[in-house]
Amino acid sequence: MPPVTEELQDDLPEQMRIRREKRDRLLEMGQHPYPVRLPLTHTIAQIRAAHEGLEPDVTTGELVGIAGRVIFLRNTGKLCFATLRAGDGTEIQAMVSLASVGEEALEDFKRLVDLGDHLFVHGEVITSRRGELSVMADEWRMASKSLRPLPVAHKPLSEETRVRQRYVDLIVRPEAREMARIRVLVLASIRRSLAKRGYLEIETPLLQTQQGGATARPFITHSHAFDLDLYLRIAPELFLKRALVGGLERVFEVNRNFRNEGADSTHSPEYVALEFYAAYEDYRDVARTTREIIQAAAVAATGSMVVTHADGSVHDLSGEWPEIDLFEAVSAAVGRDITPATPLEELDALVRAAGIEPAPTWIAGKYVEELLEHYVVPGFTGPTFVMNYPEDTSPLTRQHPDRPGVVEKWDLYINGYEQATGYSELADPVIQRERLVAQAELADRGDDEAMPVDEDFLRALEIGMPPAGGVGVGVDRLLMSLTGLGIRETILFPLVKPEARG
RNA sequence: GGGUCGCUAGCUCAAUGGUAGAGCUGCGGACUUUUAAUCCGUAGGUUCGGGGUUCGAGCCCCCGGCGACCCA
Repeated sequence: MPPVTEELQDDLPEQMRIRREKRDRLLEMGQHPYPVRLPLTHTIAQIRAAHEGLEPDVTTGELVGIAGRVIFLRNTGKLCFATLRAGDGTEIQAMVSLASVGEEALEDFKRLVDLGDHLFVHGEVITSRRGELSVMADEWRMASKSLRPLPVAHKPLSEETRVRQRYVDLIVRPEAREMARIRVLVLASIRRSLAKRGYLEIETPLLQTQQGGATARPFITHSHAFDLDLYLRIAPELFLKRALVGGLERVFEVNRNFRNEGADSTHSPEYVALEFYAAYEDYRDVARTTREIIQAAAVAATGSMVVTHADGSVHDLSGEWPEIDLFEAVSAAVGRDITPATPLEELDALVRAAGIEPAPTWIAGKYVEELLEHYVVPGFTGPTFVMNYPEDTSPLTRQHPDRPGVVEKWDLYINGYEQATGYSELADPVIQRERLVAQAELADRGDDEAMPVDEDFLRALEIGMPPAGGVGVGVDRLLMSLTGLGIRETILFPLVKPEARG
């Protein structure tokens, strides 16, 4: 709780105190600083659209009532200019002159209106002598008085302030507003792409009675009504597969996953994941679909499959994407043949030689994946599918038909990080049970990411799941791939630790 | 989890261990066509918190908080 003294006017910084006094003054004048309703007749966008290309210094005779946030303010004695911006980013200039509103209203305007206020203006649509489309006010009213000064518009906000006070970031930085819109375009594009292919969007539980569908540490919460610990889901996979069993043969879900792990520029504890599953398809079929979804999203968000990042670099997502074989690539990188049968001691030595300290819970497949990340991934120049993963780290995946210890799984890398993963789904309930039991043994040995045996999921598989391919795509990471920004820029309100109070 | 760097006015940043400053913002004044308006004047500080060293700490040391980057 903030100390009570912060609410006392004497302790407020000067600029905040002055704005509060202006709020009080408005009330004294009988003008509400936060009116419920205003006589709006048009949006700023409507006025701009109707009067595009007007000559300088003309009047239209059209009377309008508009509102927007004051983002620039220029007072020149008997004529004041305020640039108003609406929520859609459109802007228009309001002019308040001695001749049009009279001395009292002009003086009040100069005395009471600040940068950041929401302002209502009624008047005639005109253009200024310099050609700026404007509303010449015959009346102005406060629409909402801003009590805190906005940051200076011409200096970039510190990264921490941008994240902590996104509402301010959105006001002063066009790129922040743009990201909010790009996210919507990408999500709409994903849904269009899948709907077009006959996929049904379904919603599965975020609160689960046991974790599953991925290997990660979960957040745990508690239901008082059921007196039961619940897990915020780490993945929707096991429920989407239940839907496949039930005969919903093409399903997808776009929703939040929660992972109780660290946060950095590519990881967020809560993130949006797309998962989709198609009966009678395999991992290669869904890889193609994944590429097409991402390419369509790139076009929807940026207009092109060749995207330009914030740092100016250009990334081509068009065409087919190369596939490399995981074990072949790692073998080539370390200069000796690596297979699922390579002894753990040998892998351990290779990993240590790469300067990586293995964790005690690591199994053979984990070592191979670490070698991939260390030696192979940094060499990728564009989107790349890494094919055919170790079986022991992929407990939900169908085995490769003629390569023991290998499963039909791929990871898609874009810009050096994992963007999506897909596989031919394991449908055999007997093998699935063996894999989950092995996972449970890992959990018993102290691996808090390993998944437990989900008996209801196994019962569903025993009913019979059609052959299927499935994919998970990190949506926040997709936005990163399209814009080159960090994950905290793609998420509107990322988790931040509370600010210290001195 | 480890290391490095940072935290100073509303915002962005300065300041050999020796009187805490600038720009923008704000406030007062001038200006009826401005576009980050301009001009004149002026105010604004718990230097993230706590402890220590010192005649003297924004600066040095210790503990803690928050953040960024790198590593695991």
